[in-house]
Amino acid sequence: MRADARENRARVLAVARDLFAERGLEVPMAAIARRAGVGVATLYRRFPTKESLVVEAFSEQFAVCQGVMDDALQDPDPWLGLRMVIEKVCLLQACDRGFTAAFMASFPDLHSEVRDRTWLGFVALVQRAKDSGHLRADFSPHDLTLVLVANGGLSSLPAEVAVAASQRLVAYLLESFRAGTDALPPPVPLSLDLVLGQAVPDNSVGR
Amino acid sequence: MRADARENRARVLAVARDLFAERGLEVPMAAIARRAGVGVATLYRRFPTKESLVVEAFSEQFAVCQGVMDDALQDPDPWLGLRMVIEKVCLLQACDRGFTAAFMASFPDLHSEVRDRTWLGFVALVQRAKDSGHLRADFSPHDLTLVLVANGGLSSLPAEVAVAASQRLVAYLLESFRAGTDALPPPVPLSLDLVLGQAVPDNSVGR
DNA sequence: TGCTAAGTGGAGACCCCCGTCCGCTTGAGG
DNA sequence: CCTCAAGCGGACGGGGGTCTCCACTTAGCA
Repeated sequence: MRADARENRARVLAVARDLFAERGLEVPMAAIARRAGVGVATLYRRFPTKESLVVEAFSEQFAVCQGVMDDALQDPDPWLGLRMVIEKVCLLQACDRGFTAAFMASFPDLHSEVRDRTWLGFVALVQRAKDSGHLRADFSPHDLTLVLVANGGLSSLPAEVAVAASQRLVAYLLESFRAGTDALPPPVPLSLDLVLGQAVPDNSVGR
Repeated sequence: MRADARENRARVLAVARDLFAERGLEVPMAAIARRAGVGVATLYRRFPTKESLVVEAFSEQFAVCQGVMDDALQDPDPWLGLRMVIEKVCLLQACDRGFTAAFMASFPDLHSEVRDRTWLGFVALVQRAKDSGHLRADFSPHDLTLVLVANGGLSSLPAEVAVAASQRLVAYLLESFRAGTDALPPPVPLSLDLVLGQAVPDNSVGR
């Protein structure tokens, strides 16, 4: 790959990251190209589809997520680990308008091995936190998804308040998650697979 | 207005309500027309813009909202009233994919008198609930917006789980809202006006 | 310095959506 | 039954999105 091409590719990625964070995934490819000072074709030569650009642009953030989970698993205090996972991932979500959508969009593509390993790790963390007596007994690992989806809804807020709103929401929720509170309705079996398998029927208007 | 025209209008409205609830506001006008068995022009003769159709289709739900708030204000137990407001409005949101967006879109048009009256009523309800000792002292009326926006995020879930997820989320949150729990970071001044005034800059690609 | 393959950008094909226009159809009063 | 305004539907204009094609430019090696 030629030197100038490599530089262009890097600039495109940086611009894409910025714009996705600022405006969400619906930012047009042409806008990214213009801001990066290249033509649309250059984008499409390096990233065959918009989705591939999205995945590449967010791969760093996904790695951070992975790291957060690993750290949490190694924390001797499982309750603290759990709190950290929720707080940090929600903060990532709140700071980056495109993060949730990118996460959802690329989740099926993430190597299922990685994905399953992470999920099982979280399940174990939840169990340890319950055993330690700090996490309420009827907390379900699926509640992580619940928190993520709810917190993702905040990305419709203007950036100035999104972070503060997310922090307050998470604080409220974490307080409920602590042991010693009353019983809840049964947990929702809310796997990410379910979230992703949304039917989008009958979009073919021409029939 | 001719009899057949009135019938068509009613059918369009019914179909629109169904489709908006099922798929959200981004359902095309053509799809509504097709399902209602009419042409696109018929839609636009009765409803000059898509937005006007949305507002009309959801006016019933908005009235329900208003009623919920009124009921809550008249409940002798302010904490119960507060719970009811949150639970019922969140349920409406969870059952209807288009509700949140329609609410946001039509909010500026709602006569500001109605809007202010409702808001002030809620603020009063919050104060009474605090005075009764059931609601935590650092709860902010703006937290209602926080709950609504977070709960609105759940509408990205498939319909089968959205309601259950919403109920669990609300149950968690209400538990935190009860008096006697620890202090939280300061409340977010999260008015609906702020939510609505989202900048959508630089969308004019042609420059 | 000259050659060539890699790289480039913009025009445009294709699709989807909102909203309009216009020639045809039909309800219903006389 | 006849008339005609009210009603109708589909074609179409305009705009914005993704992605492709192709004639031109340039980096970098000999």
